Amino acid sequence: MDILEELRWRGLVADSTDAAELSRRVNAGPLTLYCGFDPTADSLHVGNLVPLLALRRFQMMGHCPIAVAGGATGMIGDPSGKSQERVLLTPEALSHNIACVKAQLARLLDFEAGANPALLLDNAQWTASVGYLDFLREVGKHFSVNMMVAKESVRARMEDRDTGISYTEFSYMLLQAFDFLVLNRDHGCELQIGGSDQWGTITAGTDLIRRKLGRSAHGLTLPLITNADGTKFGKTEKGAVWLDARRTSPYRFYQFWIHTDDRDVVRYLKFFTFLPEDAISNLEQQHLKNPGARPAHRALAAAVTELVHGPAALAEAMRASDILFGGELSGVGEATFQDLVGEVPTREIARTQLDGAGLPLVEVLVHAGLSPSKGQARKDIEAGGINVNNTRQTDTQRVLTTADLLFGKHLLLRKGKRTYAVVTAC
RNA sequence: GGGAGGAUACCGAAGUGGCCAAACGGGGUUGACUGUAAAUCAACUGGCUUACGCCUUCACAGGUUCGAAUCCUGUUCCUCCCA
Repeated sequence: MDILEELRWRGLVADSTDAAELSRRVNAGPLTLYCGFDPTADSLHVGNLVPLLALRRFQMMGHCPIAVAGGATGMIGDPSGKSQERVLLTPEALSHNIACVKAQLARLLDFEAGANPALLLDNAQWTASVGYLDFLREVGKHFSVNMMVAKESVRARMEDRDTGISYTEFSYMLLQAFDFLVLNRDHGCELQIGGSDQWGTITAGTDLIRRKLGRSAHGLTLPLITNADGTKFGKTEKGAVWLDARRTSPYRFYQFWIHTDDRDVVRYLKFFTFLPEDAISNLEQQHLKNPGARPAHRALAAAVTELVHGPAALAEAMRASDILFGGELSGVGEATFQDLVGEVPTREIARTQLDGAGLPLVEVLVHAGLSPSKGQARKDIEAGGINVNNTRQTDTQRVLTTADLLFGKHLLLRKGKRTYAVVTAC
């Protein structure tokens, strides 16, 4: 099975340039391919995982991946799939973001692979020094505005008269095409991959290469990941799910995958793990036989968490999850409980506040971040959604004292079925 | 430059002097049922308060009135039509 067949059975091919020709090329020997990642934030999120893992999949089949951090394109803003003109990042924010994103890219690709090590580049390297006039003469001349306007990413914005599109974002396509040209020329890069919203800019690149260098290059897009219920993939109530542990803890990350809709879980195993076809269909069978045990969910969560955060963090996330969702909490000892501290969102509180009269539960809930305000905390209690040490609280007047501390030290708070927080007295 | 219409809570959208913290729908939170799933049903969904109630909100600033999201004046922004 070649890489294209591999991607195809996983459902990871949205579109590609001449499929027969591309397939001939991948079978002819290792090829170099690239994918760009724009530093719009100081961390990648789960959505970025799809193209990033695709690079890795190519690498595993012997091809050479290049991850490009968009130091240059990030200064412009990609209009694809955006309905609003973007606010430009400050140069400081941008360089901070690039450094962080680079570190994340570096963790998920193999730079030591003997014959086909991955490469990490920043497109500012070859773009920053090019003068405006040179760029217009060398690159701009090869683009027809008529063709650019016809591309979906631009057209959508042109049709929306409220927002429109700035000349800056309009130029994005040229910059990305220029990237592909440079990579093709200097690194023999023959293929660009990206999300399906990148189709227009990718083909702009292959066109430019044909015109400038007289060679053919390839493009392949990956599908947009959709949730079965129609919501946006990778978003929770608390916002995006990030790869950075400081933004999304490994425990939360693991839980995110555990919560996958049944209807999505097999697709996501294909999208987000390296598990082979038979392992996935085996999990699918198990899942269909006994969905309540959620074997597929567990495998998905474990695989992705390990990939992103490593085996140690995965073990901790699983241990915390087992303690909280594994059944009776009453038998949990102090040492086990200690595993939860820091995994589950944890806040500290001065022990003296619990002495004597104690502290109203509503205030503790706000402090722990489970309720946004005391009024809401009260409503949460009235709705029966608040548990302290796994006991439902029904009294909005409830006051917590040192007597409520587990092991003389911790409070285990829960809102709803699965949102936990620990408050530690010190 | 002229004319018409519009701006309401997280989003969409009612409301045209008191019964408006503001209908309804979506979203969100919680509960029941379950499997940390989905679907369904129910409650809640500006802040403070045990509650009576109080406070802040209907683009912004003033005004009329016992009383304004609703009327008047000015300002900002948007849409449409004419030039």
